[in-house]
Amino acid sequence: MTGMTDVPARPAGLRERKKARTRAAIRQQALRLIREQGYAATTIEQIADAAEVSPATFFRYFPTKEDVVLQDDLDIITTEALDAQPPELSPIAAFRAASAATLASLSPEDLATLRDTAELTASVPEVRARAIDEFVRTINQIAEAIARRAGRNPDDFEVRNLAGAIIGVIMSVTTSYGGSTWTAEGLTDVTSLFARIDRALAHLEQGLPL
Amino acid sequence: MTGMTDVPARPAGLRERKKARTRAAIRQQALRLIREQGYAATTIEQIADAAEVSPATFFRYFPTKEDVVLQDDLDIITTEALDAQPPELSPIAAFRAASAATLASLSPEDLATLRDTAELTASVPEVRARAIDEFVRTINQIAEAIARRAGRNPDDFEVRNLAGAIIGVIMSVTTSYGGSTWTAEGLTDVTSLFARIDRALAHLEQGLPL
DNA sequence: ACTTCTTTTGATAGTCTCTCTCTTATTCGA
DNA sequence: TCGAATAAGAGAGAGACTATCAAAAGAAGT
Repeated sequence: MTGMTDVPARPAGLRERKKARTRAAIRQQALRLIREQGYAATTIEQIADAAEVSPATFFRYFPTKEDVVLQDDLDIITTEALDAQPPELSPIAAFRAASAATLASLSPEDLATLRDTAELTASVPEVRARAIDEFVRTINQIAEAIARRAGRNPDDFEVRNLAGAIIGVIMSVTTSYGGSTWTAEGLTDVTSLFARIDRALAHLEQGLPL
Repeated sequence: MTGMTDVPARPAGLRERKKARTRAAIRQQALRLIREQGYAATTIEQIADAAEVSPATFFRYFPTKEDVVLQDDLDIITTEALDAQPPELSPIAAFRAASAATLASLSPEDLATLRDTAELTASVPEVRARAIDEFVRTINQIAEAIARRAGRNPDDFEVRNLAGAIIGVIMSVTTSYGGSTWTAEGLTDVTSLFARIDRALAHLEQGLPL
């Protein structure tokens, strides 16, 4: 399982492999510099220098500075896992199972990267805004997957609404600093993030009782 | 009811009144230019010229270009309306009533402005991202209001989760282009947006059945 | 191997948002 | 009327992002 890393198993030509390597290098250097110096203090030029490409090339791989932090394929993995769940599960139950499967599929490096991006998502306003917009995009994918399971139309109001509620509770968990989710040590935190998401989904499944 | 306009009834000193007028002028000119030319094509310099202030002054009133589109006090009004609902209503029912009260309190000009901002929120990526981030901020306010009603702690997991789900379904409605919500004429559309939000909340209240 | 075509890259210049600093003008309170 | 805040303007500058064009590198056909 390649998880969130940017290197597919063995792409065809040399050109493709080089591109994948460049992309991974840019992302890796960017995250390192941001971890060391902070987000605002890290410029595109620094990232480009560290990755040994020109600034222009940076923008050929990532349309904005935020995207170098955010871009992963977690949504794709989760959608696939969702499709793989047995059809007798309710939509939310299936989604919970898919989340668990996604977490299990991540390598230690994936978890470390995910921790970085999650931290930045919670703390840097521009990154957070962009990340949440991605969440909204994800509503459509979730809606499509749920529609497939339920044999409904993906544009169906109820289907989209359910997807929106799921994303809403995930957002609420992901963007809260209140708890000490991001204070301490690495991997444990990502796991506990997934645990909190699961708890939120269970609560939603029960009709959100107070 | 002052609604979304930026001019409070009668502020104390001359200084305050002048500030309010400048703020309103900037906002008004900005929305006009954006309506005429589009968001990206409208520069801060143009807005500043039209409002007869320096570009630097623009940023004293609005921290970013997106904020000139977004900043309103709808969330405050809604929160107040929520507090005013009778305590026997369930949280979601109270929120629906509060939304209806908010809509009723808006002047025609408020509705026109709201239509513009809603359109831009759905169509311009930067604006949308920023707007959704504001939604997340709103989760906290909603959570506090719900906590007050239910006599719970605002940091309570279930309370926040409920607030997240509410915002999630609203987001799902607000950011969808699929329907023809924004295609045709003015005020009707904003009203129908509120109608769709109400329908989404009703669905959420029923436990999101498919 | 050699040429040709396509893709990728780097260099350069430019635009626009946003920040900082300094100075000037205006309003407020005594 | 006079000092104290406070707001506005001017100007310089950093940094994200775009557009253009020429050079380099991989792919493909002969």
